[in-house]
Amino acid sequence: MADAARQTMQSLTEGVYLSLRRDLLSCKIKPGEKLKINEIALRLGVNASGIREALSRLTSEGLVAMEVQRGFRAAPVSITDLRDLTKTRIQIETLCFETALAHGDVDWEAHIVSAFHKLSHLPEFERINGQDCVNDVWMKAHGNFHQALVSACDSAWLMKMRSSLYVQSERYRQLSVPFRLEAERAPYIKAQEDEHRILMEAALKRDLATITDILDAHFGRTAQFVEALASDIAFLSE
Amino acid sequence: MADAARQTMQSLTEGVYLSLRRDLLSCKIKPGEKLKINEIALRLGVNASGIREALSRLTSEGLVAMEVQRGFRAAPVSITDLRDLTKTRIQIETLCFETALAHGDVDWEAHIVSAFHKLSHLPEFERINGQDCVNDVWMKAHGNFHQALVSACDSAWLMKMRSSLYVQSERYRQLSVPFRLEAERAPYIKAQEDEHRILMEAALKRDLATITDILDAHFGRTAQFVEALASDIAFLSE
DNA sequence: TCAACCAATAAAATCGATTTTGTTGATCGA
DNA sequence: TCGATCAACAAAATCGATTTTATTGGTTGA
Repeated sequence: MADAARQTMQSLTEGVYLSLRRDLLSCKIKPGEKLKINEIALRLGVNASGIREALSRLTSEGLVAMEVQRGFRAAPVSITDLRDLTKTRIQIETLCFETALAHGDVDWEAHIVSAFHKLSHLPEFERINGQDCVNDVWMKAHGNFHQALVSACDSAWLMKMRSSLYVQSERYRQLSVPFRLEAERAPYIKAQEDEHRILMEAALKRDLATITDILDAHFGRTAQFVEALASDIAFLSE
Repeated sequence: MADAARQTMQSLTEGVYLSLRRDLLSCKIKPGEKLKINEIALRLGVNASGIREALSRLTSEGLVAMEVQRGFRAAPVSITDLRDLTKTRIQIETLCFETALAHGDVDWEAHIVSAFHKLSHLPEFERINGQDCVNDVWMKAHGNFHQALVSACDSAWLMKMRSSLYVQSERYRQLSVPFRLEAERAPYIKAQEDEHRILMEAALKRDLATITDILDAHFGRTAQFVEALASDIAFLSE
């Protein structure tokens, strides 16, 4: 890791930060899990101070929780939080759409069409040695598509808010992945894909009303899915 | 400092964080100013790793900017950013008000009335050895009043967004303080106080339309004030 | 039996020193 | 005169070790 970071990353701490962030978002590090500084330092082959620095940043981002003199743990998740998060996401994303629709030009439209095309040719899931995982490439493309839709929004602050909420919700999405059964999955995927197309078309037509409706359903889906699994997910409280 | 922190704070790093945050918000540390780790460590009498940790947190909060291998500096300010910030603040705060008005009960109303009363009996400015400063107590009371208005909002995420935007705008407000002349000040203060009263009354009457109008004017004031001073403030770019 | 105490351990917080990287300013040759 | 080169310096990044603080598990005495 130290070597990998020295080559690809600009600094070791940056590498630690990205590495932890990835594991947190994919729920490889489970919500509520203790994050022992020395253990991580040993595992990644870097000094403890870099770990502290990375964890502090992640704390500000809401992915890690800190208790003074008691260290760090992965930020907890809860149904209450997920509901609030989803509702807030819809509100903020709607604000982004309002300006994006007003400012969007033909480049923006092209950007959306392109991102949709890429997304629609990727499978959401893949099997890695028997385990069901979200396809990383799909995840990225999915993020890019939603980003493209609002990319004509000219408010850096609004986009920053949007981005931090998006990250949070990705974490919840990952949470539900191992519990999604093959059989139950198909209709969800179908609905999702349909919604992506409708979102694209509504954006091109500057149809905010339709967009708001679909956002409700689209963002709500993950929330409902996770809620339905609440009893199966050990660390998910009310 | 080390001793002060050991007594009042839970940890040295926490103390460093709060100390730097205060100086950043009051613009005692000027936007764009270099933040040398060793210098700060020496000045506050603590180790460099704690400084790095605090600065990393402040970076995530948008009060500090970091460049890899080039260290930290106070986050820059610009008129463009201020305009965006103000607009976004109004949007988010409006969302907060919507739920606050819907959920607010008599306790909430009492909270507002109380916060207003305290605020209205404090002077905004004070003179500290010949220098014009914003009165710290007023600042706190002002923050509390605005917080009280939306305190019945039940969305933790929305309130978190609101809070980080509020902090940012406080920084801009401080920026304009040394340039506010005694003579020009009175009408502004009067207008502000009137707006506070109108906000309170509109909140009690659940009158969202009036609130939105006043927010526009109230938040816009600082922005206009700073913009008018743009040429006088060295580090304020377009 | 059980709460209060204490020692041993584990972990967090902090430190001082070292290594790495960027910056500055002087020197050289064209 | 000007750009390139490089040494000396300053600052950031990293490290290994120490100090401080929580936690745990066992012992004592009521």
